[in-house]
Amino acid sequence: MTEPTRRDLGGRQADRVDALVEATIAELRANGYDGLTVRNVARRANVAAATAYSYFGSKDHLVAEVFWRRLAALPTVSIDRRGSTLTRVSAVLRELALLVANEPELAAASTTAILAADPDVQRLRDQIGAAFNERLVAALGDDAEPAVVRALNLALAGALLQAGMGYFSYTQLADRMDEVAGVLLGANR
Amino acid sequence: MTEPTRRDLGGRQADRVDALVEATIAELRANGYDGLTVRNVARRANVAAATAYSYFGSKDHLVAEVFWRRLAALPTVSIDRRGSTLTRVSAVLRELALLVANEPELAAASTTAILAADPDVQRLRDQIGAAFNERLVAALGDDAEPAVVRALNLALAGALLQAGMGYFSYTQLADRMDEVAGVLLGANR
DNA sequence: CTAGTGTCTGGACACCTGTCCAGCCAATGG
DNA sequence: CCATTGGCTGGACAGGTGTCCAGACACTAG
Repeated sequence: MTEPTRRDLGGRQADRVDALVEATIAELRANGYDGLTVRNVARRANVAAATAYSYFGSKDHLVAEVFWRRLAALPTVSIDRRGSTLTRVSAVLRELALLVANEPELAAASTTAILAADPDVQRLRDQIGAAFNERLVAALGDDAEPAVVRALNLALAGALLQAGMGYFSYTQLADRMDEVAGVLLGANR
Repeated sequence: MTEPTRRDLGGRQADRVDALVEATIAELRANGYDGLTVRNVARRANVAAATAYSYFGSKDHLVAEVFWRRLAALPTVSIDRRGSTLTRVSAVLRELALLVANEPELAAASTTAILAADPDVQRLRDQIGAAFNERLVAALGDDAEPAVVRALNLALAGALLQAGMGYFSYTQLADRMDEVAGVLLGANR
């Protein structure tokens, strides 16, 4: 295999990828998004720059991967049938909102990174969007109105964006989304 | 005045700024966002790179300015009291959605540019957000529920984002926002 | 033990970015 | 008519980005 392909982790190369991801988090905490450089991350992970680039094509790819891993690590939505739909949706939204809430640097970086044009990032973005949608649908139940699902997805995207831009905190984000869910679900139920 | 200040257009320097803005549009049409460079725009506008930089600190600033000018050029919302609230909101949303709809390059570029960290862009972003909100409020009327206004703003931000990312076209965007507005306004009226 | 294979390294590369500054030029005011 | 002044020029600058490659290295198989 001449080309590293950057996708299927060979197994023991996963270690290198893990090291890079860890180093990204450390670097973000230490120097923030602006100070983040593929080369810096590589150095911190004791890896040559060229090697890092063979796994991650850009700093945004690194950060997006961090976010994706956190999201993927979330446990599956538990469908607590006793609570109301709104309660479940609230819980899911809160969970998503707080993924990066207590690490401001990471939060801001994620927002920016996920929007990058880089095709590697685009792949992750699609995955992230799908995961968001999946969790929303799980919370809403099978009988959810498609229009409500779409509206919630849009609002969530908008809210994450605005939080990332600093218009409000990620904690407030959760409250805002609660409000949106309340209005939307109050509508047809 | 030693520092150009980049803000108040002296009057006859506005011509240079205009030339740069025009050149940005032309350059976008010709070479797309990737090909866009402050230096390229400067060349096209027959201006030295250093001069261009004295007015616009980054390519994103250029593009954001283009978007802002379009938005600012929109006529004020006419409050047609005969139509329903939903009709008015729909009209406003459609107007905003279609600002850049027929120029794909510009649309994609705007989305990316407006999200940039550049402080000059941030200023414009705030203005743009305010203008969006203002138009929504005007369409909704004074008695609008604040929660609904916030929800619409979030959804609009999310929709513009997703359209910019290529998940759907700006024309579809208008339809999606209609749907959201329908659900939200159907709720408490 | 040795050959083979695939990965990692370090350094060079071309290109882009935003900033700086000495000198030029055109308009204004005396 | 000159002197002054402020903006513009063009070219150089230090940094950063992503790519490339020849050679070093470490496993694995024979």
